[in-house]
Amino acid sequence: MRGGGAVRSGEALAVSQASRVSMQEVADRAGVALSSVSRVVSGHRDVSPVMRERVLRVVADLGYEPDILARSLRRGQTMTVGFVVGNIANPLLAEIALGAETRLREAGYAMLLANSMDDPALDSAHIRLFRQRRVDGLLLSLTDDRDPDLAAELARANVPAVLVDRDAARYPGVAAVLYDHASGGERATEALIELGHTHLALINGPPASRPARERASALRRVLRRHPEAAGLVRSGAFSAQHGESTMASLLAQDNEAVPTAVIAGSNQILVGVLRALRRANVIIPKDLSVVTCDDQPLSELFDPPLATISRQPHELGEVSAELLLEQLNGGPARSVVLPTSFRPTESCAPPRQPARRRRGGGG
Amino acid sequence: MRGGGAVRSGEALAVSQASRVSMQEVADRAGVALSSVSRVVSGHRDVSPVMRERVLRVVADLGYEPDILARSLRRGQTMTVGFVVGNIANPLLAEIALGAETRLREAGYAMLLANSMDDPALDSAHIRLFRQRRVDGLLLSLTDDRDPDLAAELARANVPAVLVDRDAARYPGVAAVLYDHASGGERATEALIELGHTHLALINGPPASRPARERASALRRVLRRHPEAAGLVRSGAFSAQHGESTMASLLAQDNEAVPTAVIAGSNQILVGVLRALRRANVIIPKDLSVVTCDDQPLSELFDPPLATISRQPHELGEVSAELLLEQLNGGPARSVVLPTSFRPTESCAPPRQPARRRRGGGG
DNA sequence: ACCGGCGATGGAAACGATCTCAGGCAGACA
DNA sequence: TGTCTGCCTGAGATCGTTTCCATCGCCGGT
Repeated sequence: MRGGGAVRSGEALAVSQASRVSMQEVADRAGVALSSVSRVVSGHRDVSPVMRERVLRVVADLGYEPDILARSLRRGQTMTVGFVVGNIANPLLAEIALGAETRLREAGYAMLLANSMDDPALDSAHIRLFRQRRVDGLLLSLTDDRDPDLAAELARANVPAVLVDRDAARYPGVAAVLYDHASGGERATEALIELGHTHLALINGPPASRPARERASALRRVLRRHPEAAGLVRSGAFSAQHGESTMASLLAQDNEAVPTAVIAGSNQILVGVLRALRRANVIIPKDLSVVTCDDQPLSELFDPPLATISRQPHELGEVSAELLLEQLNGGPARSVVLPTSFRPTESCAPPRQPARRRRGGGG
Repeated sequence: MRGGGAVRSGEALAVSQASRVSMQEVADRAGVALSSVSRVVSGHRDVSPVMRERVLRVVADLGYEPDILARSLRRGQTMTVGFVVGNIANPLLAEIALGAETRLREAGYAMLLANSMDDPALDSAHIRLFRQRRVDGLLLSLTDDRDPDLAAELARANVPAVLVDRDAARYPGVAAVLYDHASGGERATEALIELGHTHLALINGPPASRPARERASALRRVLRRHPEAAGLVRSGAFSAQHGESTMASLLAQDNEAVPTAVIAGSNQILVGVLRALRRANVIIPKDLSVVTCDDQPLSELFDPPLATISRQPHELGEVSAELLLEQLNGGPARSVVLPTSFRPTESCAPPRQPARRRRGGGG
């Protein structure tokens, strides 16, 4: 019975029979020592041309492939990097992951991916697991960059790490790639004030996240320079729900307190904000000016296109990988700051008058 | 000099000194055999309570952690799964990856991620690399599910694999999770025809991709039942550029040939389509009815909200992982089909008259 | 002709775990 | 009290590499 099936292609035979061929088998078949095969395969040291060819022929014949696991154990490096990410379904993080993975692969590294679902405990757990898997380095987009447990886990890992748009202050010797959220945020705030807005609102992410912190302080800094304007910051999750409920509550205030311009701290938040606006029949930019933060190619598709505090996530990923590679090659933990910019559009306009809708057609 | 720095926390001392402690050291320190430590740590067999406690105490003292690499080498399984994905920046794939990673992690597996950038050669390369890394299983969202090289690579890998929304016909013994794109596609097509549309267009992805193939045949099937209507399919990349140029060329036709309803084969394509429409001052749904395919939470934010042929990518990811786990646990390669649905909105309306714009304010 | 040096090769010890196998010791039963 | 059974424990082989070390042959120098 066994082996009775029709064999479609001849060459596949040898391969499909042997489930896995080891270096020893290659050595035996070639009549050389195991160590010589290793030297040829890993191209490490002086090997005579005749030996090289002899071994390579058998390698090809048997379809030998090195076992990276065994190699890693012996060499003490796995050529693997762990990426801990809040939620890969976040388009921004996905783009970062893409940039990083691409660069790491070029350098011969593979990337382990773990989602921590915005749970700091999972962040720590993943770092621990990655450590046990002996990753050579870590890329971390942490939920809370001030978590002390995490600092301990990270220190124990004792491998190079790069924080991705997270504050590295608590993690000595750890590199970071940071966006200069302040510059984009300040420019956006100033643009709105120049348009005449005096009631600004920032519907923000959680203070545990650096981007949220930076944007909030940028807003406050600008407002301090402009006593004629006032602004408020509403912190919460990077979620549509936070955006929606916060926007709704802002609209439900006394007329003169309703902001005339709002900055959404992420695309997720934006989604909620837009939902609330639609329900309340608020028209952009007639009734409210809107700025969003994540630069998705989608923002230009709205009508009007949305003004955006933008960044290049793909570049962020690449730079993160680059910094990690530098450390993996023995370099120091260098940090980098990438710029953000403000792209104004017709979604921002001068305020017409203190809002006076909110009992419109909606629910 | 060395060690002269202030030590912040006492307990961190022991840990940070020893870069890595092995099972042998635990055994020595506990005065027991290496194999006994192994039994305790892996909780494998009968160990006396006194032995257990003695070992665990030393484990805690030294901060011992098992080396998964060595364990994998010995056990012959790495508890690692490789996920080959076209482009993780595609929100649909990211959501799938999230679902899969979550489920796999629950089962103790880690996930290696590789982007093949819509290049079949990279698909093969990644499978080969994953094989050398001895992954226990593969999740594959292939660029071209009809690539023969790939079938060979896959056969050599000799591990369970699950195709993610890709045709498994060429890969004997490989499981697949498939969307029933036909049902959603047919329902959408029928809905448009019922509204009175007779000129339909499907701006589609590449025929190498199963979803694109399925939707095209669904459209054709429905048209065959409705001789009064005609439709055309334009294949191309899943890209905004394809969507934009194709939509523009459709609009540039003779008036009576311009479709009155268009289905975008992906969100990327939709982006291009909307760009072209805006440039040509085409109003949805007055001038053109639009349906899109990927179910992003964003579609509801357009004005009007876009009708969608929708699916649950998170569920797809979970199910893919589940099927892979079944095989990893010795089960058969089972395949599953998930439903798709059509969600109509005001972006679809009866056609007013053969299009008569196209010299509007645009470019 | 002898010896030092060098390049290529083979043998064997790691890397850090798992797991089989054999032996020791205690309890039970006759 | 002797023997058998059965649970624990320890020793050692093993997974597939890399890499150190010793060896061997060859060449040039004197």
